[in-house]
Amino acid sequence: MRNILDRIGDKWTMLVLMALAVEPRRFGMLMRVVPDISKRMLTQTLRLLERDGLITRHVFATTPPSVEYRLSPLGCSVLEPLHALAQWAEANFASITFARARYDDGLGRTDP
Amino acid sequence: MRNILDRIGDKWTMLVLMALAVEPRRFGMLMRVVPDISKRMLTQTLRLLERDGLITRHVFATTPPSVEYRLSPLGCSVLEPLHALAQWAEANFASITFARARYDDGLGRTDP
DNA sequence: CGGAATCCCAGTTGATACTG
DNA sequence: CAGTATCAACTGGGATTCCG
Repeated sequence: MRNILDRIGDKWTMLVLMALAVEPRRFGMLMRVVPDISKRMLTQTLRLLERDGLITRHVFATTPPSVEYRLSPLGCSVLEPLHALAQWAEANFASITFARARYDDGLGRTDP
Repeated sequence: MRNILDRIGDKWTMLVLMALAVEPRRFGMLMRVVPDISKRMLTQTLRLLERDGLITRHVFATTPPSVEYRLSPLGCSVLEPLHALAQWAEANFASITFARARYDDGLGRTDP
């Protein structure tokens, strides 16, 4: 079970899942949409997600070849808890930023 | 915002938060409860959580000294989305394990 | 275009020892 | 007990290169 959360909690996994939540996307498009991900990491992330059955891979024998990735039903089902977390992060962004700033000013230990 | 999710998605953060969700705990107790965490990593994780205002640190001037950590209101509020994710992981553990096994047997690409 | 293989550095982590 | 300090080891991931 730790394995599963580790995969979801991975640096890129959430971002890729979010990107695929919008619509199915091709490899190159994912590269453009997910900020700062390298080709290597994108490939790896996609493989692991495919392995876990969260996404499916569809090859089109065009020239040049194109590969489309889309969320499986299982992949869709994880979006709910994921969005809940993202919403929490957004809602508490200010509080956390403030807490960090205060802590970094050395005032963390003095009770407010 | 990526910063926040990165912190939550960290390997140990979730486990520590879950452990503190049960009840406030002292350092040594956390070491025992969180599997395989090293003293070093526990210290670091606690510092970062304290910095973000998710937990509070209470020192008791006993001999030997004891330090108790507990969730702040902000820390409590993150438990809901976190549990949602944990529940998802538990509910789909079997499916994912099965998907992995099939993929590792080289049957991942042949449509079912 | 999509992806595999190789190289290689930088940052993370674990072990160990020391302190208040 | 609850850390801090130091160093070695490991690993992730970027850059690069090549292939179908």
